[in-house]
Amino acid sequence: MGLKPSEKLTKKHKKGLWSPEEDQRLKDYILQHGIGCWSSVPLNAGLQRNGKSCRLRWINYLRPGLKRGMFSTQEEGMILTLHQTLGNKWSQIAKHLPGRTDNEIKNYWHSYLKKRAGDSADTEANIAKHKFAISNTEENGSCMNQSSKASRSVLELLDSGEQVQGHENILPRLVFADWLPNDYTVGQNGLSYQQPTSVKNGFGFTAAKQQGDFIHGFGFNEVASTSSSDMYSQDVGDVMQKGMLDFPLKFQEQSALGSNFMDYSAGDGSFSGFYMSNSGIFS
DNA sequence: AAACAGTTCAACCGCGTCTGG
DNA sequence: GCCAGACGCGGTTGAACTGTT
Repeated sequence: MGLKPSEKLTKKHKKGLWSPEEDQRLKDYILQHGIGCWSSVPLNAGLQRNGKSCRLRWINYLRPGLKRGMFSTQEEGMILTLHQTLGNKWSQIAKHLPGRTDNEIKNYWHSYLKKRAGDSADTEANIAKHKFAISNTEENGSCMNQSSKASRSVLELLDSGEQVQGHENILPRLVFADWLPNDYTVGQNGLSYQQPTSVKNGFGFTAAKQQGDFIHGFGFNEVASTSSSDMYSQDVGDVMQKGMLDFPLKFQEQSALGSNFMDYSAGDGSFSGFYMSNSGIFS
């Protein structure tokens, strides 16, 4: 009695939830080697997973820059609008919502938005209401700065290649959710890695307290004085106030340099010039 | 307190597309 | 042009969590 391909894989590869240790292995590997061939990642990283599973874990959970927590009203509006236009093209929708994954958006749609859209007979009116909610600068001061743009659809603006300021401002701000363990240190030569001397909770820290300590010690308001981070600190500050970040916060500051370069500052120092894409991080 | 129902979300699966040999 | 392997995407599943009775 033969096995289906998937059953063969099942025999060989571990399935189910990822343990913190597996996450750590994958993160360490990607940090040191970047993204190459996913099929070789589990082998090289010492994981008993298939490459597909590693890729998914990285993209949906471990990848730097991911936003976590609730979707904002602006994001909801974007999803509703984009879904109206694009349909179930979750990856396309996700491209317009930096820091959100297609999987996350898809889940959110099925959990919340589909019902809401279905419940309302006047879905169109709802969409219109949400349409470019992101442009409501009066409310949060972080979105569109030209009223002429407000009447245009998100897609029109995105397609036009214009920089949508509101869109820009909902960039994830690279809140590196439990991404850099304490074993990564920032020095004059940039990011360096030390083999962990002890296993903490698998992520290199204990969640709640250290997050609070870190945020406190980070001098958040001081960061706000830098030009590019004015809005950022406000945004994240708002988010923090609303309790939307319920994850260990290790890394707060970013500014986009060009398209993909992030300027990483860690309070007592900074480094820049590592390249990050949806699938990987490269120095 | 226990049982059940409903919800959420991480992960899996299968299929289509891309790419290199 | 064909084929195999890798990748990307959308649909689906099921474990964990939460709320209700």
